[in-house]
Amino acid sequence: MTNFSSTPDDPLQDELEAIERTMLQVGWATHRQLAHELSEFNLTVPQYTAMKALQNMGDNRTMSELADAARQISATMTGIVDRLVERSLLTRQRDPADRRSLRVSLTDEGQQLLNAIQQKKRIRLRRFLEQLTPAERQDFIRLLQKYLQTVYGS
Amino acid sequence: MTNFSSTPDDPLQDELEAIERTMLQVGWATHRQLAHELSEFNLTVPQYTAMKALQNMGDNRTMSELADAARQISATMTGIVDRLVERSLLTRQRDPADRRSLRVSLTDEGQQLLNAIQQKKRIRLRRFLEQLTPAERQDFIRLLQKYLQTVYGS
DNA sequence: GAAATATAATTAGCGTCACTAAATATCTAA
DNA sequence: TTAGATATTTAGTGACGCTAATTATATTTC
Repeated sequence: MTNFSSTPDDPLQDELEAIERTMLQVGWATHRQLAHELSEFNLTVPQYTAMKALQNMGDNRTMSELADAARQISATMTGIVDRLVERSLLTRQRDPADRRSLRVSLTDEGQQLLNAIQQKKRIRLRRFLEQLTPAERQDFIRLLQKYLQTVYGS
Repeated sequence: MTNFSSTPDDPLQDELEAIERTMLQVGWATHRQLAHELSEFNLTVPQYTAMKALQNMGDNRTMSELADAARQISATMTGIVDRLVERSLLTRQRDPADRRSLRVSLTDEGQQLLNAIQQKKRIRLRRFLEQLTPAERQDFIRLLQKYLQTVYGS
């Protein structure tokens, strides 16, 4: 039932369990903490994720592109963008070249909101980074990116 | 507006941005991927998180303890546990010693479901671990735990 | 170029979260 | 024993996140 130690035929067993448990906690804690911090700005996590995805990709993306980047299906993204457009954080307009598509962009107001949020989030993160050596910081970034790529292929 | 390099008075600037961006992606990707994997078992992420929290803490916890561990408020946990009890994955019964409290436990069926999910999730994670050296694996676990503790205090 | 097919996005409808405020039951202390 | 504290649930609201169906526009095929 419970595993008390590595089995001879699987030396990774303990590490697998440790990473699994820790990543679940990191993922969930990050999610909940982020939701809490964003509530001050009246933003939800999916809304923020969509805005950040747009920021990373650059403006003028179709709904499909945005949905893919934010790991959503279009139907869900419609509602998320609806609410952000309503608040003037995004714009959404027909693409003249293909009138089926809609092009989404961050407004200045949206950009400013992202900047304000970034400021706030940094304080906590800085405390963490300051505890690490420069080599550890580099390792951490590298390992996280490798994790992202290997485990989720992105 | 955008930062192109470290400013002299803030050597952590670039690393802050890299970790911030990567952790957001890791957190969100983990969340969405987990939701996807769990859908096969008809479980949601909050439901799974609650079950894992209970597994980590051990059985016979109060709703408040469970809510704290799963980073929820009681009102939300009520609904989550409702649905898990409905499916016989958890039990919830009055504490005779303090009849205000309810004690929650995993059923055998719940335990088995967690095991089945674990099996599935491991495949992907193993591929990642195999790419790392033993030292890197240890570092990664250690850094993640430090991150969790420093950034979210848990 | 008209009909059939494909693509982009939205709408409708349902279940689950996540929150706040209020209610209920039980316990503890003055 | 009554006043306050604690554990939990209920009610009500908004946002996801999904599937299936719909609308509008492009593209392909005969």
